[in-house]
Amino acid sequence: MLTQPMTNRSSSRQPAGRFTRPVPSVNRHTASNSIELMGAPMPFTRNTEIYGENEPSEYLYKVISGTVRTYKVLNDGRRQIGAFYLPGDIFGLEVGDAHTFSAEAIIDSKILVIKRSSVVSLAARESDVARQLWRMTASELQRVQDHIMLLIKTAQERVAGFLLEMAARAPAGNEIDLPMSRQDIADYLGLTIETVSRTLTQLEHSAAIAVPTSRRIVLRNRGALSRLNA
Amino acid sequence: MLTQPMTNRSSSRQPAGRFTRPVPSVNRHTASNSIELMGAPMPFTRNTEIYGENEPSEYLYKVISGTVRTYKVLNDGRRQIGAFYLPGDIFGLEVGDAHTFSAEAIIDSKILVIKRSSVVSLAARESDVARQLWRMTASELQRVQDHIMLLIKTAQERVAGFLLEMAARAPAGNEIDLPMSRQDIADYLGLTIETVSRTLTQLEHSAAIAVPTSRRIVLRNRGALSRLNA
DNA sequence: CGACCATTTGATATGGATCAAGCGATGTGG
DNA sequence: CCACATCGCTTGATCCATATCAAATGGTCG
Repeated sequence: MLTQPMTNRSSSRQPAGRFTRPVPSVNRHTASNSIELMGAPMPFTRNTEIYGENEPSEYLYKVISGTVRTYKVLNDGRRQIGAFYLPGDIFGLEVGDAHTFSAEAIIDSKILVIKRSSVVSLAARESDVARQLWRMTASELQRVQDHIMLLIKTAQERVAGFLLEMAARAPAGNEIDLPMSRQDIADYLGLTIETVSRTLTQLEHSAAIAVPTSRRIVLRNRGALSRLNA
Repeated sequence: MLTQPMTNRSSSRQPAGRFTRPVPSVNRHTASNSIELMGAPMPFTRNTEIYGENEPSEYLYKVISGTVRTYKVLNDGRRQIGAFYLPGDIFGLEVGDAHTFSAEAIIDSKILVIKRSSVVSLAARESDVARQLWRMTASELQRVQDHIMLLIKTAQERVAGFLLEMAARAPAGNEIDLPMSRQDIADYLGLTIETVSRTLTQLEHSAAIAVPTSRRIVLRNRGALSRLNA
């Protein structure tokens, strides 16, 4: 009755099992109302889990370097990537006490790990911290809503939208360095790797982009991409 | 190059133009920290706009009776419904100062209209109000993330998921009274009305549901629906 | 009753998935 | 330093779920 899509054929993506989670040493002596100063930096190697779905959300995280993906896997193995987090981005912030997604480092990354309870209790005293927490959740909401608008579009529109999104977040001008695989992009966009690959070559043929190497994209014609972006 | 889907063929859905927005008379004498007590109830008739995308977000709203849809329309007319709000639900709460979606009453509705600034300024003084604002935004985030997981599924799974979602929110047991049209459901699920209709008849034939009238669905076999829900 | 609108049902088309093979880069052991 | 496995990606052929186009049905309201 129901076909089993099994999006993830090469599911050798999560090699590392659970790891021992270290307790970050909070800098208590640094009297500060800035959330970022309350954490300890931690290294995560490529493809290791940072936290799992349904685990207690004791920490929130800020990317110092590297890239992180959050995702959910359905019963039958289909994986949906919720977001990519680049340096400067904060993730893993929940109001409830369990994570709703899993998180993994895509490449070797340095992550600031911040104790949730200390931020929350600080927010109870300092209204600007509370407001910042709210604002962070709201910008996450905004991002997810934009993601929904991507998911109802055609393959070309999704890929174009993805490229523009990455370009907007990346530091440089028209060069994008993709830390994630085609499979990651596909699972983010709700497509298959084949469709992502084909769409990229289409865009290349229409001179909208260039693809010097598979992990590097050059935007040649943003206007054309934006037009595709509906 | 790009096909123009134009999902909304019967786009006579937004008959009413902008309406004069009344200023709610806040009950200032009712000293209360509860957000719900700070507003004034207002009637909205079927298919009238409550607010538009990009309008300043001066108010937030709580459904007393009726149902509301929020949506976005792409350049080419494709409409995505972000959410349906039933009695008791709060919507229109933004941290930024503009609404990111439009909102319309689906049927004649009574809506509590609450001045945003008064809630926000109260939140600056009362940390539990701040926490409630945060929590509301977070539960909205949760809802949108669940919506994304729906949008990557097959038509059967989406419709089954929608029915279970509505059943969980509705008061009664296995009877669902749908206030929204097939077009609304289709635009919520990223499908066409034809596919929604066909899927409902499939589910009826497989004895998972009954459809006594087009706006009324009876869940006959939740297990079957849940299994479809992946 | 008749017009209108929402919904259902049928026939056909198509975008993207699936199945399958090839290709280049990277690494590994002999 | 070279066969050769492996992995990520691309390209090709075919299939299928859902969209599209079209018509029939049914409910609602004047």
